[in-house]
Amino acid sequence: MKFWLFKTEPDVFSIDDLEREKVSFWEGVRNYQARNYLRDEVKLGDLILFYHSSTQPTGIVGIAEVVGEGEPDPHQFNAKSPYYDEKADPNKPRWFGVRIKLKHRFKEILTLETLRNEAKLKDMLLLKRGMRLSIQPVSDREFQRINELGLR
DNA sequence: GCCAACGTTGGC
DNA sequence: GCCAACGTTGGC
Repeated sequence: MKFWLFKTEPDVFSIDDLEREKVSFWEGVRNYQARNYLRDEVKLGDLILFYHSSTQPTGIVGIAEVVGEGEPDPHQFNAKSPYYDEKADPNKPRWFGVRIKLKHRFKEILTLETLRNEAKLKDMLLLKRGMRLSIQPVSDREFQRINELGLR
């Protein structure tokens, strides 16, 4: 089993939305590195740190679980969608998403500041300068530590 | 709203 | 294939 961190702007899609929808399709990723993870590496049962970005404060708000592996993101073919990609070919889809569901919420947001102050997390990708990838791999140890912090 | 850092595009 | 120009991300 692998671990991931998914970033989302809560104004667009928040953990409240995730809780309400039961199962959600992770749509709209338009970056090739993130696409490769979604298409090839995110597998059933993998666990996800759910991260709220561009909000106050930013941080991890809970854990989600992968319930459906990579499939083409239908929005790429919809001219009315903000995620439309005119170069996407239905016979050779360019963008992919996965299905996820909420596993549990943290008692309170684990802020970016808290994460930065954790010695055990100093090598986390998220904390690296200039890191803006929206789908990031997370190590087993990092995940376990964050889950501990989130549940206490 | 600023702007550093990064990704993508397209002319050559 | 290089790289300048442009667009986006996302913390602050």
